[in-house]
Order: sequence, then C-alpha cells, then structure tokens
Amino acid sequence: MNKNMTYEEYVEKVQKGIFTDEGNCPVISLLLMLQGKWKFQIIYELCIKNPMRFGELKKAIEGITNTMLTNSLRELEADGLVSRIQFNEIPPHVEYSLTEKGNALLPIFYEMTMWGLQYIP
Amino acid sequence: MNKNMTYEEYVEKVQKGIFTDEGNCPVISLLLMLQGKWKFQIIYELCIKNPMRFGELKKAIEGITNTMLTNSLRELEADGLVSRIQFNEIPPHVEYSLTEKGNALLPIFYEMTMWGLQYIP
DNA sequence: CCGTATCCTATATGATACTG
DNA sequence: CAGTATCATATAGGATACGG
Repeated sequence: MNKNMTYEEYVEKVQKGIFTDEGNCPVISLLLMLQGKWKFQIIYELCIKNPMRFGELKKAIEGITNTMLTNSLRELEADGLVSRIQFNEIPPHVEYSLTEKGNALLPIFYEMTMWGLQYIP
Repeated sequence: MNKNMTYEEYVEKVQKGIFTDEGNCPVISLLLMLQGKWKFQIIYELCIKNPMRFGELKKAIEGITNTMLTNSLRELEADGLVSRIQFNEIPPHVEYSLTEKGNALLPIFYEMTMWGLQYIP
C-alpha cells in the first residue's frame, strides 16, 4: 500500500472497499491500541512531560489504580507506543516515554481535536 | 477554543496541558464514540455505500448479531454520526446513512491509515 | 518506588427465540 | 424487514493487601 497516498486517493480506495479486511485495517488496529479507559490519558501526559516516572503518572491521572496503570503501560509498551527504562538503583527508578511511533500519533490527535471543536457542542 | 488552530499551535497547547480536562477533551469524546467492536466497521460500510439498510449492513459485517448491530446503530445515532430514516411501508424499510458529522471523520481515518502504513508492519 | 496477586463487580458482547 | 426480549458468557475495570 502506498505510503504517499493523498487524501483524495484514500477516499477513492475507501469507497472501493480496499480496507475492508479486518485483520489488516490500520484504523481498527490503532483504535484497539487506544481502547481502554486510561490509554489516551497516559499518552497525553507523556506529551506534556517526557519521560515520566510511574509515580508521576499515577499522580497526574486522577482515579487510576496501580493495577490499571501497570496493565495499560504494559499494553502500550507491547504495541510499541511507549518505552520503559528501568534504572537498577535503590530505591527503584523507572522512566516511561513515548516512542517515535507514539509521538507520531500527535497529528491524528490534532485532526480529532479539530473535528471535535467543529462538531462537539 | 480556536477552530483555526494550526498544528504547531495545537502541539504548543498540548504541552501546556490545555486539553487535560477529561470532560471537555474532544479526543476522549471521539474515542468513546468509536469504542466498541463494530462501530468503525459500520461507519466504514457506510462510506462504501450510502445509505444502507439494516439487512445490508448485517450481511456486509461478518459475524455481527441483530442485537449488536441495533445497539451500535442506536449509539452512533445518539452521537450524531449516523442518521436513521424509517419508511412506513409493508414490508418495513429503514435506511442508515452518515451525517455530515460522521462524514467529517474521514480525514481522521486518513491520518490513522497513514500512520498505520508507516508504523504497523 | 514500583509494582504483583487476588478477588470482585460492571460492562460489553453473544446466542437464541420471537414479533409488529 | 427490521428489529426486541431474554439469558448467558467474556472481558474490562476496580479494591485491597502485600512484596522485591
């Protein structure tokens, strides 16, 4: 598939049903990566401050539990959006940051925000 | 909030934490609207063919049940992404189509697809 | 400091049968 | 044709206590 595809070419392909195949649909893949109550907030916090430690994230994201923060971070890591660096010191010290792949989501969030400003009251 | 905000202005605001407030974050709102196993596929089918009838959608989306198709359509309708027109004939006849708000999601899906082509193997 | 383990509840999804 | 009703299951999310 062409990585330089223009928007017009994209629309044309959509209407021909090119992306119908579930397993290979990039939109579905990405929506799955962002699915979950806390995923986007974590990414968002890492946009504001990068890197962040586990405790900082927990403090920044109101209401999240240890369990959910850990699970969400592990999944984001598995999807390659977030990286984890562990410093073997006493006391323990871990840093989470956005990968290039994760940072590249920002233009999408921009489009989503523009859409929201126009259509969400 | 400025509807003509450039991408650079957006990034600057993100880093200042402008969009942190959950309730008003357009990205979270939109992600919630697209959450669920079938939502995107329904929108996608309506991009290919518009309008579509209940039975057509059911046939096009492999594995979806009556219950899930109905629930998903009702939620998409409540969010203003899809409109439902009922023709009072015998046999019954219902047409679903994308609203302007729903159609305006296409640039977002384009960005997501571009991202996917670059970062998903 | 940064988690894990365990248990519990809530929500999402699914199967099946039936109806205006 | 386009659903609804009912019941069952699967997955997501949460509370609490404890450990390297």
